[in-house]
Amino acid sequence: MIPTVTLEVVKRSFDGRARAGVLHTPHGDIPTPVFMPVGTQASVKTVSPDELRALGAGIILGNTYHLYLRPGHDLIERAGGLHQFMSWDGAILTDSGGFQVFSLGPLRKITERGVEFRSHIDGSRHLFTPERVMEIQMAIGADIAMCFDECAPYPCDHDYARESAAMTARWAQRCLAAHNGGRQALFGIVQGSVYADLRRKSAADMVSLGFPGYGIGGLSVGEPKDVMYSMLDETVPCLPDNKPRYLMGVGSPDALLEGVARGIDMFDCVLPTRIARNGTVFTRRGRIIVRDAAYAEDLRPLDPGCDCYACRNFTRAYIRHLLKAGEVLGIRLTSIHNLRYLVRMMGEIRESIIDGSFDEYRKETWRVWYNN
RNA sequence: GUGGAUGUAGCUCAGUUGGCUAGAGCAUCAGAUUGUGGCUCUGAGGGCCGUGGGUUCAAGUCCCAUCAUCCACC
Repeated sequence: MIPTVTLEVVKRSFDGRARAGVLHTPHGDIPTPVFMPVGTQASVKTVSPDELRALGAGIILGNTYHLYLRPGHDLIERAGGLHQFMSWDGAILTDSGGFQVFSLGPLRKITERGVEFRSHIDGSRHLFTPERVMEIQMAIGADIAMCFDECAPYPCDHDYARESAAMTARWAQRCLAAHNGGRQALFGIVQGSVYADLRRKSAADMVSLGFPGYGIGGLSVGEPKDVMYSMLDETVPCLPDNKPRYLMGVGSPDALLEGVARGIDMFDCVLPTRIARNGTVFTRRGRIIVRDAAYAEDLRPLDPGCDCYACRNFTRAYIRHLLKAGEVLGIRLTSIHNLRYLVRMMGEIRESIIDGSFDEYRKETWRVWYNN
């Protein structure tokens, strides 16, 4: 079968690790590296589809766990699939629920068969097996589905991490067997916690199954950043050069830059929208908490030089006022800005790879974002 | 004018038969947030308890006076 989601590599950095490309999907071609805004419940919180388009997003995330519980994947299927249901004609990737299993903590029980858990909404009991999760994701109908995996906690001992990654590999086989292909691509997920040998083993296991793309999971769960970077150094070389690589759950500007430098093509993260709702925004000079009193009379845009809707039309003082007053427009503007910031940054990274200036771009940008 | 009620943090109020360094919510200030359990979490500052006397080992608490505000009655 011809894969419906493919990566075309356009240009590489001098060391050959970072790449600029195009991700071809049934819902459009997406320049990579790419940041994917998270729209857990069929909505990128506070931001409408036309606003997402305007700020340059080409692909967003949805979440199996949430959409299964509410409103139910069967309804989404009857509505014509998630694209139609939420009126988004760009590409969509659905996360499998593996991470929610991790974050649900004491509400779940993990066995070889799958994961038993209780709904955070009404406490009802449910069972997610790899087969069931494939059924749900096919009904939702995103362009890219993810394998059901176990995201090991951090810290986590070597024995647990080994067993967990091995089970994730067995689950990946079951996912593959249960997934009928069609227009939807299925990505595998590399696990292995913070152990180099397990990362390499997990990558090899996944690659042997021949997925059209690979997620790297289990990182950015509390480990130091240099540990995450060294895990990428171990993992990426084990993955096929012509397939997309997706670092799951990473979205701070410094980590995006370091991820791309190590060969990552795709990222997703709630960080930009979550910190936006709490009054923090990205700027070319680092993060600022625009909710702070220091900006009460600051009549400049959030980030001078930014071309987003918020920066073209409003001042820090006004947006701070909206945030303090609890006006919904405030968190909408900060959300739009932060998403635009990351989308634009990825565009700049891509351009720098293409014109050969990635190393300089990385150095300059790193100075701003190091430990920020 | 008479009778009553109330005065504690910026605001709204707790504060036991007097007994640790007078508390809470909101507000203010600062920080956190990384495959989202949607308005979260953590921390900080801020009070001569209306004022002045008295009783007592000890008073936000009891007594007296006084001021302010509110209510009722003349």
